[in-house]
Amino acid sequence: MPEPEISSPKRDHLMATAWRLFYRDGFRAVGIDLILAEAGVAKMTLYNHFASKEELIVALLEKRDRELRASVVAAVEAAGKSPTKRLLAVFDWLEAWFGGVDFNGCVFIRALSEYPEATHAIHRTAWNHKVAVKQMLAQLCEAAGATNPEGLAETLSLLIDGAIVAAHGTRETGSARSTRATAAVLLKLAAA
Amino acid sequence: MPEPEISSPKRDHLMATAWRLFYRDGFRAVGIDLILAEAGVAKMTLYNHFASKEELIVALLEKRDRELRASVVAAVEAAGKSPTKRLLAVFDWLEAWFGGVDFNGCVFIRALSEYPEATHAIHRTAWNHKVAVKQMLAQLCEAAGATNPEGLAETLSLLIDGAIVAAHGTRETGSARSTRATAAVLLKLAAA
DNA sequence: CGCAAAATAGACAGAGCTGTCTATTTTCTT
DNA sequence: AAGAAAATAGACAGCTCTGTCTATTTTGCG
Repeated sequence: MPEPEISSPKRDHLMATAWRLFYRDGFRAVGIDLILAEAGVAKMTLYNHFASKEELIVALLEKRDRELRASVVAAVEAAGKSPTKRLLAVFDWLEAWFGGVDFNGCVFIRALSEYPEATHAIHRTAWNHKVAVKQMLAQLCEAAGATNPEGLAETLSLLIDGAIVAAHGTRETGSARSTRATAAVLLKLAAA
Repeated sequence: MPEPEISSPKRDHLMATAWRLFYRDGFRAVGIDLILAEAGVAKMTLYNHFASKEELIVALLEKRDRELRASVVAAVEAAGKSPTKRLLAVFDWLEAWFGGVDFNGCVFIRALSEYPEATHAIHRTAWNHKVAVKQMLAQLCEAAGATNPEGLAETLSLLIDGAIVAAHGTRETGSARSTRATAAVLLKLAAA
């Protein structure tokens, strides 16, 4: 019996295809028939691994959350030991993300948007990611000597989400750079 | 012959009902049949006024853009003559908006999310609103003596969009207050 | 090699979607 | 009041949606 947590080749392929199509066109815009056709997989294969389309989406968001945060952590580690450089590495990571050919906004903001109800499982899963990112930022802010790391992390979180929306609207990376500059100013103020 | 720009009672009622349902549940989640049933209007009435569901959505976004900006302008005017107070009035307006019982995120961010393709008419219409708001902010920043009003307006725009996303995720108004405080700090720095 | 158990394919059901068509009613002008 | 023009109602077409069911194939193990 395939437990949801166990990975299988078919399941992984299905999730990769679903991710690509959902991220490109949106959750409600993409039907499972299209995903199955593109993945070359049968319908019952999907429903043996996931109870519903909604559970598939939740699983995809959780996977993307893990991978995105791991990617940011790797970029921070690669930035060296300076706490300031480590925090600002997040914004360099952002700029690289915005400039990628496949960038199409933040899947979590888009999930919040498509499932706007607060109690919806997809909505809650998407917001959980934002909370986790803010906690990660708070640790970096604390290491950088901010007097109020939680407060600074909150502000940086807002800036980042705004920058993502702007990058999605303009298809340019400029918002990452201006956000980086603002973050540097705020950090200097907060550490003083 | 009813030209699209001319308002008629039926058309207005249709748009009000469509707005309520789209904003509550999302554009793709709401079918026109539901809108027509709730509005008590026939299908051809809709298609005589709008060529398609897409055009209806565009018209709704343009209407919301006009009304939202007019509302912000009114709040700014009511704030008096002090340029700083006028700029910060925008953030008080935000806090009141977030606290409203019907608040369900920013319809323009949600439209960008549901129609993620850059060339889509709905996507472009939604982004046009964000550009217009930024221009409004730039005027307020200039009046407040900012040395780089465009740059400050860009940063405040990002903060505002981030605050809206956070308010949608948490259903709390706190992001408006923290954004207001950050804006005050940045304005003081920029005017020095 | 043979058998049992899991995975799979593809048809199917029932509902919902956008947009069209025609007959009827309402409205406006003379 | 009469006739012309516009607005409307409701059925309809064709497609797509999610999720189910059953028959078949594949896989794993003794």
